[in-house]
Amino acid sequence: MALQVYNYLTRRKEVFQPIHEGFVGMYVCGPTVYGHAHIGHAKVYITFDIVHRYLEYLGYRVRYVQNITDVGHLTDDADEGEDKIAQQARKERVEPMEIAEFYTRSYFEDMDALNVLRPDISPRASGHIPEQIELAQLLIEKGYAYVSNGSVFFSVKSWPSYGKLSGRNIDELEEGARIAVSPDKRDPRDFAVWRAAKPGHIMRWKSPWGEGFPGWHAECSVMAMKYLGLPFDIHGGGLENIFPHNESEIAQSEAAYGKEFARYWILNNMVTVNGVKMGKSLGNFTTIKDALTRHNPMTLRFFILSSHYRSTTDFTDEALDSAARGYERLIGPVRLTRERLRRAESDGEVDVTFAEVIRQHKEQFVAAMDDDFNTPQALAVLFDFGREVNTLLNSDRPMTRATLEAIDNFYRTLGGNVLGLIPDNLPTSTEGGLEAQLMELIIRLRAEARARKDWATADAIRAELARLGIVLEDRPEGTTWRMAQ
RNA sequence: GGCGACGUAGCCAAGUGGCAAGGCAGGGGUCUGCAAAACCCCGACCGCGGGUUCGAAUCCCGCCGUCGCCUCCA
Repeated sequence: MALQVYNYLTRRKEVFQPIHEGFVGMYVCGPTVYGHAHIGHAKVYITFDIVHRYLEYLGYRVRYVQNITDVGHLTDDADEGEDKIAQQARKERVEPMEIAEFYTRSYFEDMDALNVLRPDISPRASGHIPEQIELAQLLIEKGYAYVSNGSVFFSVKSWPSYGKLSGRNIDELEEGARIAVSPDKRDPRDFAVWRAAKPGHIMRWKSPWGEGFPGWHAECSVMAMKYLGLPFDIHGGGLENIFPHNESEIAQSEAAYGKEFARYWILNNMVTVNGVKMGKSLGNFTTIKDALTRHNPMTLRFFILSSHYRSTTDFTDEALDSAARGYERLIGPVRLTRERLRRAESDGEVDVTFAEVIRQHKEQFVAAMDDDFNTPQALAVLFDFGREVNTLLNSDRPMTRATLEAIDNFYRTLGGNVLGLIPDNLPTSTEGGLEAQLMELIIRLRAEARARKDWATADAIRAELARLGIVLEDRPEGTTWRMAQ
């Protein structure tokens, strides 16, 4: 068994083989920080968080680089294109860098909430202007780019393999081109590596060709190379950027440095709303912050992971409600296990039969993840395992502490470390706090009522608590409580 | 027009040559003072039409439908 990943470069699943033994370099296209992140962003970054986490689970040392685009991303490719950050700054009447900073913080806030581990390096495009100028210079020297009116354009027809990632034929590109062609381009298919700044353009830097700013694709090329070297293992991002962004990244990098760029291209499919793509321009997006006012972060994460990353995910509140119930079911046995662990259980070895159940499910889980990060399948394994755990813990079989710990460890490792779905401390199992002490008191008083067979009082307490979102469960070994979803 | 993806039970969603996972919802049952939770049982022959094969949801051809990229978008 070995990890297989679907590589967009070859359009096939391939056995993952890192360039350097035991080490993986991964670059993922990060957000352009001019607005709050939406569910579409959640899908990409959760996807690559899973890649990141699973590679580490397999024992690789991963260096994960994800850029922050704070300059160079224009509203369109025509001459009138305004920088997205600058445009937002104008609207909010602040400095462009305040916009970038504000939304960068917002982005990390959202990712932290979704339990997405931070990348190891989050380089800013604006912090790598000299490198991007150097890229443009190299391309000019080698004859792959030309200067025109203060801008530097990559000449697509000078690079025969242009189109290899997105499966596009260069000769056919021209016909379908709808873009307003910049008069500075020699060929409409060429793209900007460096752009001359118009008089009103705020974000500008000095360059050999006059004042300007980098093209959108340039940052990824130079930052990937700077922090990961060439070639590196994995390049990730959203499928909608396969062309022209990713395609151009490869072309200019391989042309400038004369080396292969990235080995494996892993791209995730989109989030849709009523079947159509969730996107900024369509205005049909839900921000993560907004979704989190209605749903738990783990529900959102569970929802994203319950479809494969290469499939589209249709977002609706109903789907999230059903995900919330599914998530509750997923963590039910975890909660049960941890409650049992809090009580002293007998010493002794791990139950032999159940040790085998654990081993089998772990094997199935790994097989699912090895198959191109099949998280829906991995979740199914977790559900199957949960059924086994529920059956075991609800039976009269004597339970050793070691068995419970083995179960808990399974969940902590696969559900927690790998999927990031099962926190080490479930939010409702707070011990010692005032809330927990009060609940203990209420449960004790209710137990007394039940002992007297005063069902009216007992039921009233349960109903009132339910109104407050607290669920009581009377089990043979005592009453437990938790917050409803 | 070019390139590409998808179409599996009421809904969501794995499977990609050998008798169709899992979740949500629903029905029946066990347990429970009642509930909740849990456990057990119940549902699809895989868009349509052909073809290849001993055998296809899974491969090939055609059709229908939905969507994506080709222009900013994770």
